[in-house]
Amino acid sequence: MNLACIDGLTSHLIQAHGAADLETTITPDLCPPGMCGDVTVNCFRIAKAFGSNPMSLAQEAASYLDTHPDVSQVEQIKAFVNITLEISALYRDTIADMDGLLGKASVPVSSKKRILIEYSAPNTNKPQHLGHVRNNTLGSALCSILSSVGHDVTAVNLINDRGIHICKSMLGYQRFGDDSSPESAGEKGDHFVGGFYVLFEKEVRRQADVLKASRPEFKDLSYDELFPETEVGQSAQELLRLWESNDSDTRDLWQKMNNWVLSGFDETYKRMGVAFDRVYFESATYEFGKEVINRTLKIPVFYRRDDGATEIDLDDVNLGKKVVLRSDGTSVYVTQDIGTTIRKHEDFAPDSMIWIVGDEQIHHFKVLFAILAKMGIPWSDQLHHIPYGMVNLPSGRMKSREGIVVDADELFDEMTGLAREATLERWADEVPADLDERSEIIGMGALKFMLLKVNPKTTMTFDPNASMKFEGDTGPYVQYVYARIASILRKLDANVLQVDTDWSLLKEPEERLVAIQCGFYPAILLNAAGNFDTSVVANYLLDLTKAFNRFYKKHSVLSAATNELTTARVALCRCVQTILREGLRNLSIQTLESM
RNA sequence: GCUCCGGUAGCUCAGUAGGAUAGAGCAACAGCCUUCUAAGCUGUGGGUCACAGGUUCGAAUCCUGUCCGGAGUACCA
Repeated sequence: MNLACIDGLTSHLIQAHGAADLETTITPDLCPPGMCGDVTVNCFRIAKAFGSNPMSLAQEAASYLDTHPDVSQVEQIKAFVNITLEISALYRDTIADMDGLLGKASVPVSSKKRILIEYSAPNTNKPQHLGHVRNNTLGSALCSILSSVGHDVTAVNLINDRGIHICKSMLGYQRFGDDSSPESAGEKGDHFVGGFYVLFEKEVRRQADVLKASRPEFKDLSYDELFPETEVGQSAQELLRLWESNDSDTRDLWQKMNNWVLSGFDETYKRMGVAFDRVYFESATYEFGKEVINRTLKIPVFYRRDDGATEIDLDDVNLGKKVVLRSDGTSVYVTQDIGTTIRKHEDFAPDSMIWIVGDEQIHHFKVLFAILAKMGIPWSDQLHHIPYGMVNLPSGRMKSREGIVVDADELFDEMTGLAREATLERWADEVPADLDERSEIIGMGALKFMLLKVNPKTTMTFDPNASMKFEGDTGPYVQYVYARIASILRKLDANVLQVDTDWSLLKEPEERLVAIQCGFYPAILLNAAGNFDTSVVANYLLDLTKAFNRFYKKHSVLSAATNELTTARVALCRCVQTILREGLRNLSIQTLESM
């Protein structure tokens, strides 16, 4: 928030105390409820920068502000200085210039970066579940936020379309598919294929149980450990060998099934409003890493072990030793990522690269970045893993292989179905023509908001029965305020509007608070972008909407005492609407004119 | 074993450059629709901020230890 009186205070204090830390900017906070003031300056926080003690600095600040023309009242409590602004200054420095306000939600030109952001990265052996939804939602929201503050953002997806897990669903289809297709089964492609993955896993367990019963040495082994011993397990590995040797039947089946899955993903992405600038396929990129290592082998960071494996020593950064090529010369996971990282950099030459991947891979990315650094990649310090926590169910974590998952598409249907019911209930007499679209925007908005308002790094619990609410701290609550304002604007008789907005008529505390809240928007957005944290935006929007609802309840816009007052309140409403639209858009949530 | 992350109201979560009486929603209870959409507003109750020490004028926040939970620690991805 850029208040002239705070700017004045800053330069006054710098002048009085000589060279203060130039990084120091005094950022006012919202004055807590119960305290007298619009904003507050915490002198505990800034005292050190001015080489002064908090109390005397607060006194100094208070006496400066007391004489400032923008300040009508100052209250000093301990080292807090609570400021009540002159009404002209309050609106002048917040919402009177909306273009200026929104313009502050931007990083300096010198800090603008070309950012490559990779997210989603699904496997093509099963449909997406709630965990992927969190990833997709975070990814698209962070893309919006980062580009909104001025960065040049490129979104990429890396489809994991090869490997043993893909062969599992392929083998499942070969065994149980009976030449069916998504069309013949009347099923979405990714669900169709995922069904065979589950059937395969069931078969593994069945065969493993037989082994356990007949062979005492297998009795205490887990299903994972027994996998290579089962007939289907061995067949899946054989299928992988066939795939790698380019066996045409295997490749045909693989291509056919992947296409089914990808067309299913297209629908899911479309419904979420997720789009990528570029899609990479692991089947096409997984050999890059091997080439890079072989090329780099002369650099002493990689060395051949006695058993033939190629390794790198990361002991000095506490990451131990890491094999990058197996003794048979094939590459491991991190090797593939080395290759795709370099390839992505060649393709886009970004200043910075970001991966949105679950927190279980924190270690993997530390290793990846450390290897790239050791290889002497000059941009290796511009790589960031944005980890996010898992989404658990009240019963514990989701288990794809056992089918204990919250399916993305089903969840979308449930959310939008509930939104539809709620809409019909409200509009019983006149069913809106755009019912489907409304239900979609409200239901998806509720889901996305629920995921985004939680700090990304928090492991969260999703209770299907309790989470699907449209009241309280939810997306629809925010959307509702937008729609309420839209409704006011529809009913507004344009003839009552005055030519000029006289902001100083907005004297009510509820009006002042709304304006102050609006003023915080740029700082919030920059904070979210700087910390890759969507939750600050979501929680801010809730604060703003709560402030607006209190105003709305207490004061009428259309029936205000004078046309001048209506004009000013309409202007206030429009500002709120703009920020809500911008804020929600940055969370990839749409708004509605009526709901 | 080692490493990382977490433990805040009955539930789900905010709150870390140390700062004013620890916040919100849900759930519970009590009010508010002849007035711009009640997906709303107002109020009540509900807390040893896991535990124990330490640093500090001041700690949910920083340090140490303990307990509990999760993840990682592959020539898996």
